[in-house]
Amino acid sequence: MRAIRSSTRSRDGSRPGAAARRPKATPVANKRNTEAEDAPAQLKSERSRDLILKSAAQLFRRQGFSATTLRQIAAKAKIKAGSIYYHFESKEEILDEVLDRGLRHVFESVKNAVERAGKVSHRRRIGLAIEAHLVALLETSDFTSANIRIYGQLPEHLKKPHRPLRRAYAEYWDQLFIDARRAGEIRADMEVVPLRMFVIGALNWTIEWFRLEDRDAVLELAERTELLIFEGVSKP
Amino acid sequence: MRAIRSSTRSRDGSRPGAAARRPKATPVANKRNTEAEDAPAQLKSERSRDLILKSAAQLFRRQGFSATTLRQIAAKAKIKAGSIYYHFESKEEILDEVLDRGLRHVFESVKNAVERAGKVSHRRRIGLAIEAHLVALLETSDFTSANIRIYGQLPEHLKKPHRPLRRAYAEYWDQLFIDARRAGEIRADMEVVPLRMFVIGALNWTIEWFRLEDRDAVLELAERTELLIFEGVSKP
Amino acid sequence: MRAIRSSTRSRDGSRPGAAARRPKATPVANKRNTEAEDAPAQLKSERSRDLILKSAAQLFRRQGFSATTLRQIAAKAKIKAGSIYYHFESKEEILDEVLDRGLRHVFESVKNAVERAGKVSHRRRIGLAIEAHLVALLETSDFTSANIRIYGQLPEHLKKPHRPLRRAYAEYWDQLFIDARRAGEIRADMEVVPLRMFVIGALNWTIEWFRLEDRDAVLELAERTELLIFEGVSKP
Amino acid sequence: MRAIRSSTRSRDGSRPGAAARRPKATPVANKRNTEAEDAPAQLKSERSRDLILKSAAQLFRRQGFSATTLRQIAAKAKIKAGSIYYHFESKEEILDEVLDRGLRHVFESVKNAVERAGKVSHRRRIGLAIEAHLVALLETSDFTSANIRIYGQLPEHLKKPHRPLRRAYAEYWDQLFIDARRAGEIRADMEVVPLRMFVIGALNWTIEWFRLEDRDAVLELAERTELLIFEGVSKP
DNA sequence: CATGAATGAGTCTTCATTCAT
DNA sequence: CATGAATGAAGACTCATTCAT
Repeated sequence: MRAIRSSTRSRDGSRPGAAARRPKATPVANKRNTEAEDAPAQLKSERSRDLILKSAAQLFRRQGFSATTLRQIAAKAKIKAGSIYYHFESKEEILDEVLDRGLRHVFESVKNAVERAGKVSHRRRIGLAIEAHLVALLETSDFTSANIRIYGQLPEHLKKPHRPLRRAYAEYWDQLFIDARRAGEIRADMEVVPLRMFVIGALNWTIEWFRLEDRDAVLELAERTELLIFEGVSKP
Repeated sequence: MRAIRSSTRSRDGSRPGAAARRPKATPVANKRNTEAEDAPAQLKSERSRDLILKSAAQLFRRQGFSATTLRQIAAKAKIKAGSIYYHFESKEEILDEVLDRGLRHVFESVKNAVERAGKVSHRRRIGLAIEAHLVALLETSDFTSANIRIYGQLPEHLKKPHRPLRRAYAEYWDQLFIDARRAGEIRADMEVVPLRMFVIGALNWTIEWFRLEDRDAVLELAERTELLIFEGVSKP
Repeated sequence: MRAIRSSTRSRDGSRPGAAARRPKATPVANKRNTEAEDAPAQLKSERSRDLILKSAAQLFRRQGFSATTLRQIAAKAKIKAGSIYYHFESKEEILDEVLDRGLRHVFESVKNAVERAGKVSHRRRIGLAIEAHLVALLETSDFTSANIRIYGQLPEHLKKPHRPLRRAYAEYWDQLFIDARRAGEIRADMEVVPLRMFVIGALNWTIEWFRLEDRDAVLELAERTELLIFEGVSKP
Repeated sequence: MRAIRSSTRSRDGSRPGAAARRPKATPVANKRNTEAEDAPAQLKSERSRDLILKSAAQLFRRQGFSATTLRQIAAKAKIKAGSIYYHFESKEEILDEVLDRGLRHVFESVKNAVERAGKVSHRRRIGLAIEAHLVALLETSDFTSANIRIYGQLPEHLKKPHRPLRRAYAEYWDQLFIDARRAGEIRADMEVVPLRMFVIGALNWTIEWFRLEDRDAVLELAERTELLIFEGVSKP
């Protein structure tokens, strides 16, 4: 599996230290989990950064980008607003990284789930993708849910750097469907792009209403969704 | 068909004229179109108000509520920012009315479409509802699309007044599905609430990607969606 | 008795009609009552003007000049804010006339009371002046109370035109005291200016606490005040 | 002597630091002077806060509350308008504290003066109270003069939190008079409340005309006032 | 005479950002 | 690394004022 590269624009430090020094766009392919990076030997700096990002993600997700203030983020991260600027150059940089992590996280999750499955039916592969997408969105990552929820309302210049990765993710799904169709598991007359829109749309919208209760709720939702997508609602 | 009542909180005019005077919650049941109110004898004031609302809806939809400034709204309505306050008491009041009009518009549209159909299969009824919802969302109403898109990120106190109408709309859909299931056109084991979530979710998400090109695009999308929902993607 | 001339600066109409046409600074010497000018044959215009002024006076008195908006004044006068400009050129012009009427009213009242008394002791004359001042302030004139209350906080350019009349009023009181002292009814070592400040101060401050209840309350207050001023609080 | 407690409503810091941190209602009983707090080790923040308050007090006093803009206050304190919000949550909060300090200052001054005097005649005690009140008002405290001058024109909700302390101050004076009357130094038929109104009114009104020139002017004024109140103006 | 509708200058307030400590 | 203190640009909102009708 290829590592997913960060799509974020590079910023060369106008600030002395900060931006330049830290290794922002580490390829994360070999990391098990993108988020729970409580590696024991993590620098204090690194921990603060992460906390800021996580706080930001939660707030962005709930309130949107522009309704979220740096003071809110700082409060949630238990620091003072000014301190954020040691770790980030601007609010937009935080957004950038939140978006990036978010998409990379689902992408990785889905890819991993599918690839780990090995030789299975295409429907099964798609089912796993659905599940992984939903889990990322609803259970494991505030980054992913923030991304999904706020991306559409951002101004062009903030969306732009994330297009390539988004495109790649879309194509990954398209490929799943193409493969399934070629194998005859999906009707031949089904166009892939609208299908992907429909499926991902139904998945993404869950953010708006789904409230995580017990562990299995997401899995059940995933199963239900797969069934719906493949069989439809009609009496068989 | 009963008119849909405005769910919005009433505001008693502390403002000069406007707020108090205009008949905000007019039942719109008998109007063909809620929005293109180019009634000939419309007061100047009424026209400004509408223009402001329409401008606001477009901007809210594109950028979200908090990223939209009154100056932007005013510019789009070709007036000065201060003048908005002749017609509205606050930015929130504008939001309120945008949300209200938006939901009432889809609701009316869907209801009308279904009721106009008369005696048809339940699948057909649902198909018509899907079409009406999509048309309202993607073609006819910036209010509806604004509502759908921004509602989820609003703070509690702004969402609250719109709950009842939202609930009513949800229940209307539920009833469509319940009827269809009772009639055997939908599988008996299909639970209605998740189904509605799934369907409306898929529809609503179209906002995020669908770009209106030609007249028929939405109708085609609607048809495709109906097929998908009823038959699923599997080879028959 | 000489009529008291308006001290207000004249404004030559930059506006077409309004300011120029109406007889603003009518000497009021021969009118019985400066305020209850409900003369039967009063023009509608004249009535509106008066109503605006009276409304303004009440509001100025209660809230001060700058906290009072033209819309509040208009509302109280049961017209719309824009209409005020038919009668006045600016908020300041209203203020000007309120102040002027207010001071002229007390001045007239006091003068009348004293002069009407004819040949009486100086103490009696001063007592009558006290009573008249208090009645004007607390009972009959919102103009007077507005004047007393807000004058001190106005910017220079608004106070200036009223200085002469204020000075004249002060001198009138001074004369009362001088006469009384010359006649031996006031101690010879008593300086007149501080005395006048003291007396008028005590009277004016009643605005801050006195709430008119029954008809006689003011008269009783006046009597008490006279006693206090002449005899002091000591045991005789 | 008991410290005078702040009557001001408490504000729990929604603001960053300031509001929450500072010990607003410090009992000041043992401080010599409430205002000239040039304590050597004062924090920068504390100094700014004080400067803002002092500037505000001066402007409020001269122009009233609503005519005073934050920009004016800021300019006088040599900062930018926005910076005020680091120290205060709103213009009203500034007012609140100005009023509070103002009243506490006179109250303390008067109390101290009277209590320091020890065993003296009641007339002497009242004389000292008069002097202390006048000194606070005219010489030492912009807070006190601001309070006295603007309180009456404030809207209810701004006056309300200060009622208890005002009441307490009034009662303190009442007690002085009651004691004097009981001791026979004031005529038995003299009612206390109107007397207090009269005396305090005469004192407070000095704000409107007294201009501090030399050091002794206030003391002389106080003496004169005491004489007037006790002996009246009549020939002995 | 009066009003409806609008304007622009100014108000309080917020917020991302800076920087000395 | 972090904070306290401040800034300036911008935001929502107010208000005296204008003027066509």
